[in-house]
Amino acid sequence: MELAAKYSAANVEDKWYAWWMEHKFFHSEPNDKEPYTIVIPPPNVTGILHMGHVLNNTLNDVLIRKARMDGKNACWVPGTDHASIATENKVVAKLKAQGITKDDLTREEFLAHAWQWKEEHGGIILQQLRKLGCSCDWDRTRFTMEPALSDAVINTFVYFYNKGWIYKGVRMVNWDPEAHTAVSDDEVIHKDTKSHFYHLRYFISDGNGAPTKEFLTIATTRPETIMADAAICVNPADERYHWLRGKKVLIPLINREIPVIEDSYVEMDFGTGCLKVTPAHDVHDYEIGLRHNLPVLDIIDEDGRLNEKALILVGEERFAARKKIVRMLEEAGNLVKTEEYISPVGYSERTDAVIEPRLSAQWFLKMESLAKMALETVESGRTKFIPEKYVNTYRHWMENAKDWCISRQLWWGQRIPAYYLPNGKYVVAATLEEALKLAQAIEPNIKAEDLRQDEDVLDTWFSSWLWPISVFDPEMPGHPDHKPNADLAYYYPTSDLVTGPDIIFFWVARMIMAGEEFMGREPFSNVYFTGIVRDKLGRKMSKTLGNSPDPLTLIEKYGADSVRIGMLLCSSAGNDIFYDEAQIQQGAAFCNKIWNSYRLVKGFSVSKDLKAGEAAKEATRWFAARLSQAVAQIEDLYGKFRISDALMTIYKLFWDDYCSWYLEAIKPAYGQPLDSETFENTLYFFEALLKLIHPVMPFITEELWQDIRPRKEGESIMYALSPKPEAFDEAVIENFTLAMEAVNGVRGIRSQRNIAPKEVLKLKVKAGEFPCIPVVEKLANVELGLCESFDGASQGVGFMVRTLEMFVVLDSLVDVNEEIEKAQKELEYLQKFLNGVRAKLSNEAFISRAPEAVINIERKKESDALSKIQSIEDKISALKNSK
RNA sequence: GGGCGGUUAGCUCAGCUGGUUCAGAGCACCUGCCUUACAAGCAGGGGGUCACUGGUUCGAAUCCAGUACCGCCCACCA
Repeated sequence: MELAAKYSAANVEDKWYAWWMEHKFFHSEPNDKEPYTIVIPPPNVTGILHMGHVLNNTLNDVLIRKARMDGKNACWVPGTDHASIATENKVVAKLKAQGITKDDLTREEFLAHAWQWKEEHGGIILQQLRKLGCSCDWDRTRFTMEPALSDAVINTFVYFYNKGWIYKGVRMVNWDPEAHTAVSDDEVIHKDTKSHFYHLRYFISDGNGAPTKEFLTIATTRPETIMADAAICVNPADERYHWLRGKKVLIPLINREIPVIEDSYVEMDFGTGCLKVTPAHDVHDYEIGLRHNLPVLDIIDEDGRLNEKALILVGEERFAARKKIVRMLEEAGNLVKTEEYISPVGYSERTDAVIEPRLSAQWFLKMESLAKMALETVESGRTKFIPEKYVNTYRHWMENAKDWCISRQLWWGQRIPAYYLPNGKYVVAATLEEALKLAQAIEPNIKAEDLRQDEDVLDTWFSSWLWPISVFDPEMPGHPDHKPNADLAYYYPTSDLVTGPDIIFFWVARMIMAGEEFMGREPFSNVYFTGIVRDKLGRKMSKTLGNSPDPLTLIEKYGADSVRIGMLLCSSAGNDIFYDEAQIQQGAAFCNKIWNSYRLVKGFSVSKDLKAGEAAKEATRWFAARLSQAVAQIEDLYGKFRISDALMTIYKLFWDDYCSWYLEAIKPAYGQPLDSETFENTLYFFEALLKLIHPVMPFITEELWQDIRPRKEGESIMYALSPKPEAFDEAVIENFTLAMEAVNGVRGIRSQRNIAPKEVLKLKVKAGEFPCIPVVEKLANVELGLCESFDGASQGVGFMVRTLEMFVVLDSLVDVNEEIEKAQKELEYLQKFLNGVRAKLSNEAFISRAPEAVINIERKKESDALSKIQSIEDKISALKNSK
């Protein structure tokens, strides 16, 4: 292969991805190896790839590729989530654009549209993941609403119903009037919203429904709900209002009589201290209503419009009604004043509609036992959270978990398997046939067509919580006695889960619950929480801000490898990621570095007759040790999920150690060949490095690994075993490091004095021996001489490497006075340092209380400083004598 | 309002159960180099009172308390 001077990802990436697919390298089947399993956090079927996906899936892919190269049977199961609300919204929007409203369609017709939409768009994000290089087992691709997984969901529902944990109840729910569904508390976002605080006058009734002159004033933000008022409530301790005891007041405009009640929920110093109680339209009011047995009057319909029970403004939308009723109240003399007011208002996460607290019949799953179990899983460490801080958040939530409202008033999703008899009773069964049997036990003559299935579907999370189980064996959930199939038995529990902390409760906690309930154990060993990807100003990526780059454009521009490493370099666990395109440029620069180092290696002409030179031998010995050392560090970092640190270690190992030191040290003089032994070692090291980098940069590493030497048909770096930590000699590294410091010293002098690298210099080292002399001579371009003492110090520029004194011979260029001055400055510094150390050593308390080792370190510092001081003093006097 | 976490170089972060010559890394910056692998490069260099205040200790970036600011989660006074 002829290598271009610049690396071009475009020519490489698609080729290798296709090749990997062709050879089914991503596919896993149970075997006798240790499994390593990841299930993808299934992206919404409607989704397109954004930077958050890039980060998450790159991490997943790094872990899975690493495991594969560690010899494990790695399986990454991909798939998508049907995302009931989000998808239904998109389909509704699309139909709307065609002039069709949901009401025009039957359930079946609508679902046909939705499935069609899913077929058209559902695969997009999975295709995009291929561009990123994700090594998912595509043969195992799952969809949360495919028939088998839907069955699992239904079975699970029946299971919990029969267990008595699912119940139907009328509750105040968060109603999304736009999506026409209840949403869970977690899907409500509270935002401070500007509104008004209306002070309204309610007249006291004379007992016959006519107003007296007396009145009280309440303050409300929602005047359009006064027609649903059931009482006025004051705090029993509020003496201002004791005169109201036993009285009734009249609701303005409609003159309905309601009682005044007392409840300590009311804050005396907030508003007027009088609260209008509207049980149907406020959660707290509902609870007060329950306590005081108040009637519930629901005046807002599912569209957010006032209904006939409101008596006035019937059919008006709630916000329009608010404006109108304010005017009416003003005209009627009931409006005392209007204040500007900012208060938190709940918005639907999916549609951004203002949430309407609404009473409705919903299905609930009891959380108490499940939450307890799932908390124990994490507390016991069977599932670890990285970073650990999320355990606190998790605990707090689990200890306060409310029952889970699992019904949604939508069509796109798994329909609740409850079947109503004409008499209003219902039965729960997985199929109509079974439901019929149950129904006939109640009413023997009933027929299938008499049964009416519940209209609602289940919350999306009620299917995705089964994901780590159902992707392998959809028969399992709902049937804990079922014998797990071979896949589930082998792959469960999965190994690691990578996801965002925003779905810790929606998804992670619930997967743990389902795992414990159906499998009797945790669904994964580790959960690695990524941060949120933000722009470099710290703002969340969003469509409206336009600060969210399109990952595919970036991949096209820089290559997937660059995008992957660019994202990872700056992402420590749990911290938000401040995305900057410069990071990806850094990734691209690294690709280019790898590429060019390969060009150098590949370009060596090799001679079998040559023996390895001394410098090459030393460099080889050193790099072998250094590699082992780094591999051990990298393994350790991976084990702690410190991915970006592991990466940086590899990055520096390659760039600094391999390229800047090793290759420069073995590089033959221009036009000269390299001995074959060194060449082979160089290739060996290069391959080891490629293997270390492969999990992060799969494409370029495959490209070069394939080129470096002939490979067998179907052999891929993907399955090459990654370098394992081996024992190494610390002294080898230590010695070479000393040599490096000497080289750096000389280079520093060259740089300060503008001496060309080409000019050969003489380096004197005051020592009996010095390691790696050939390396120093080659890389610093010096002739190195050892000597016991310096006589002609005036002819050189000195520097220290640890306690060794060195100097570069520079007869013509030395300014003696300048050298003396420099030496004196250094002497001063050392004196101060020495004084500090001695102060410590002469401190009785220190000597008596500090551990021996620490004291010894201080003694060593003292003696080192003394010897350095001695050297410098000698040097200064030599310099002075030479004047 | 309750809880959790943070504050270390211009930026992003590492510094684990106090003690190596401990104040670090990458990027950015400055200087000099197109030295035949790479200017997406090479070599050299500058830069931080570790948020603040007090305490514990022989010794504090590290432990404790308080203050300020930032972030996240939960709740939501109508």
